[in-house]
Amino acid sequence: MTIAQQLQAILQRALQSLPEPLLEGFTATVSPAADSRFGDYQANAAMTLAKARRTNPRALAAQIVAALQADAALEPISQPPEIAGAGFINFRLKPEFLARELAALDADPERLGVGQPAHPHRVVIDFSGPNIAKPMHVGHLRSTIIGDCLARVARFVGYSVVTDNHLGDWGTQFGKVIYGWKNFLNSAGLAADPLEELVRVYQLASSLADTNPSLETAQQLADLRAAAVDDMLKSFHGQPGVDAAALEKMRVEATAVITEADRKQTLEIANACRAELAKLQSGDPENVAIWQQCVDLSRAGLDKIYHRLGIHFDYQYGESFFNSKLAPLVVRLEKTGVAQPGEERDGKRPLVVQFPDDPKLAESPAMIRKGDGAFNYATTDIATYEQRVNEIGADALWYVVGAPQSLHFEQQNAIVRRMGYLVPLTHIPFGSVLGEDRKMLSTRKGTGASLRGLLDEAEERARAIVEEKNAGMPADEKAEITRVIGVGAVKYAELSQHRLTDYVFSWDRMLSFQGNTAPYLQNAYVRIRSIFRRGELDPEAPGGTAPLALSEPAERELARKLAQFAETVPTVLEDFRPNLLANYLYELAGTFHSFFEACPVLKAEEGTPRETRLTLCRVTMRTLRVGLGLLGIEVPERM
RNA sequence: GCAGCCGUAGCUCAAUUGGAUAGAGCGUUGGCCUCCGAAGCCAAAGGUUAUGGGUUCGACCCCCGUCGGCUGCACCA
Repeated sequence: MTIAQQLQAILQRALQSLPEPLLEGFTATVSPAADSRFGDYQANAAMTLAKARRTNPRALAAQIVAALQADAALEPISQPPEIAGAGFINFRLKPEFLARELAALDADPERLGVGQPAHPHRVVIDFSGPNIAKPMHVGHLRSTIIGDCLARVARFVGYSVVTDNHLGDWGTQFGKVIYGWKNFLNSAGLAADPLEELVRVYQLASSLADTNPSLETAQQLADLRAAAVDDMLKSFHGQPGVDAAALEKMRVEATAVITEADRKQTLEIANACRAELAKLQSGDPENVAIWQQCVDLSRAGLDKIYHRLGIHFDYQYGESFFNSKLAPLVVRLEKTGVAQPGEERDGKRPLVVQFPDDPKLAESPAMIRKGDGAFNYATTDIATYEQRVNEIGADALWYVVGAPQSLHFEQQNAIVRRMGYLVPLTHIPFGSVLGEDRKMLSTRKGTGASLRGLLDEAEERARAIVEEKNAGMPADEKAEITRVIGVGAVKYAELSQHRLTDYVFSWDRMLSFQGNTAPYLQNAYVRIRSIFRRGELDPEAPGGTAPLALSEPAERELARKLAQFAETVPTVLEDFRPNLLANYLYELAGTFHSFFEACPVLKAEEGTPRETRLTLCRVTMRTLRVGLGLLGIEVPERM
């Protein structure tokens, strides 16, 4: 039980012993004090209750404190509680109690006080979801890293977690992919780097076919195409191995004089892409074979990235997996009256689900079959929901998907409820990664730095620093450390901020190694490992037999911080906020660094003083390792 | 037009969901390596939390208005 929980239980008993009955459903909460001047923990119950009863909060607080002191369980934990301000009740922990808590954490190396619920729910977490044939760029990091972190935390606190990467391996873009494949494929490029080549032909076809039927003149097309090509090329600038002169040549060629004939050709290419798509959807063997090859290549490339990031999926059902389930699903929706014909256009009627009784969705029906009979992603997602609930046995579904799609998920929720399903579907939205122009990055146009380039650059910067600090290190260890630091920095940059915040992508932001960054946390860990190495002690061995005692303020602060780990971890899932854990670990590392400066460990007096400091180091080390592990970040032995 | 998200130090972000004097990093200024790793520590400066009202013991947080930014709204996923 955490310290906060222990105090809470005592407080709850005290409140129940008061003459007046408690409010319906009121549970007392005890939280860490905002400021150490006010002690270690605080309770605001007196003010909350006094407000409801219209009585004096300080007088009520005095009553509560009297009841608290009558409880023998409080005496070993805290000094007599104090009343302050408007009616705060402050607890100051006894040093002996904190020392006992520290010993308990030392004896619990795997979980460090974090409990597990008795009856775990099965939750399916949907995250990452890259589109095959589109490059994974820095914008995909958010879903991938946040989703992976939530999966780790959920598993740690006892959920039965199933991770599912809902790959975008079907849909309109394959018309362009197949057209590009048939017309522009460079076999040498395919052999050298299949994924790059696949992306190249897709983007080329996409920019050539990117036209608007209402386009009147060749000049309009020229402008449009120039903008598309510019965007595409911009994303390559500054990336390793890119020749600026070659880029300029490409730009000039692509935006050269555009004639009326070109305009006609663009329309033809767009039509040709649509034709390739239709052939794929009707099962044309050649196109299906190309599609399959693209999917295989792409998945192999993605697996490399996921391996590098240390991310694992239990399933990777792509959208194509659900193709055969869509037609029967839609028939069912139509028969049960969930879906109705929508507005007619060009003589064709789509099938939609209306939500007349929902004020938010009344104006926003969801389309589940297009006028031409094809299905769209709302349909696929319903089929996916059914599979997860009926076959995987999910009790909860978490979707880590960008905030712009919140309407889609509200519609999904409304649809499955109407179908009679009870399992909730939770959208966990996050903010957008913006380009320099403050607009969202777009994969279709190819804007935005590639994820692989980002990781390469991260490792490169880490390597430069490791070379400087640890030149003599063996090459294989150096390679491993630069990976751990580089990937860690990128992940931490994402996880340490509130997930709804939009931000402009910047190399320096993602790759800073100072201040509130992963390397700062890793450095605290490395320093502790170094202490044990210096002292020729086994950092994983159980502590000595000397009793522990916290005498220095820095020791006390660190012990207090360590005890908060178990209070922090569960809060991550309350509102899906990895940054709460990241912030905690940052504070822990800072508290440790202060302790490290103030309190020599190996040179401390033998017996209780040295044993206490070694224990603080050992528990900090494990808390950093386990905590960073929950963020999906590894720790190096040296750096 | 309807709906959603957002506006906090020069810059980038926090703030335990209504609690005490709004905190960090970067940058700026000044200290700290004969001492377990300086990717570090200690300290200073920096704020009318976009803005105007309201609710109450108490508001960055809740309610209403205004200004500004982003996003979504039927045949892309």
